[in-house]
Amino acid sequence: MSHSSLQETLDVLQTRGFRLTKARRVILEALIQAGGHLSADDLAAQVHENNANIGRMTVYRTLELLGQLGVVRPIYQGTGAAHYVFLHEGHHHHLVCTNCHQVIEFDDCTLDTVAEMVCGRFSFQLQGHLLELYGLCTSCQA
Amino acid sequence: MSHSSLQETLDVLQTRGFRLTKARRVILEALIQAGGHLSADDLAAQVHENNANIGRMTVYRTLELLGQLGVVRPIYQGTGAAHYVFLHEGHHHHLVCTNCHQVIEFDDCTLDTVAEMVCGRFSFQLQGHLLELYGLCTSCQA
DNA sequence: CTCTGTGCAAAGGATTTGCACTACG
DNA sequence: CGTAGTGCAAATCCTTTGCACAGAG
Repeated sequence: MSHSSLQETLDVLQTRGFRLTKARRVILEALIQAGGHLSADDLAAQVHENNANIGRMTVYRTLELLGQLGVVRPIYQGTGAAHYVFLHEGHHHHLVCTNCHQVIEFDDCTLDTVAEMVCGRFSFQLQGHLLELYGLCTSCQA
Repeated sequence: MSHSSLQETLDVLQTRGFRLTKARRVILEALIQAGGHLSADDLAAQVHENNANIGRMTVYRTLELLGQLGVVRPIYQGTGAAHYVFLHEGHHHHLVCTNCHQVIEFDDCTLDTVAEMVCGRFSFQLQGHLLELYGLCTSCQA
């Protein structure tokens, strides 16, 4: 599955006329392997371990590109650096604690029909969606 | 309605034991009046126009506090500063263009039951939710 | 009165730019 | 080969922190 996510994304890149460079492949692999939920800098560090020649800049630029392709989505963690989530099959859902910023992911999705209706109304070409529920996690309810 | 949003928020502050300062009132008014969709710095500038004595720092700190209260939610616009959205009745929904970062807001919401189920499962105390659909807007589909 | 909130300036990070170099197609 | 992509360092911009002072309760 990690495999097919990787392949799918590479296909998207190629289809849209972007080059399949070694750096992009490596960065994507690292992103998917890490569970697709980290900051640009964290990802750069991961990549750097096995590929010391790939710079932080390339990671930033690749993430921005992946954002435009709808493969990844930046979210604001309330503090510090932005985090990027990898969108399995175009969507992602999570709970965020507004106090400790812990993130819990979940899978339920009953949004497809709503999403399509709204997009039709605005002539939007839908790429995916992100649903964020927020509140207090168990430990922060004190 | 802007009025009641303001009053409701002030009540929440008081209930939770935070002080009702002039700065917080002014910042909240500006946020609501601006339509609740701007960066901390933009908001600071707005506030500064009529209240030159209220500093940027206070705006940052107030926004963080409002985030913890579930009144406001930071989102990452893909570039530059984080944007804060005011959550009318605890939720907010928008379309984001992954190319030009234009934001269109909409109101449909059929999420309440899903949201409650998921939160129950994780013993989360729900404050609200944010649904983000993304894709290409009409002008960027070329 | 007391303790939370504020303002300023400076520090600390994160992200972006400019430019020469490399390598995909 | 030509152009898109890369890497580095420096610049820029956003956000946080430390500390003295002011004002809400």
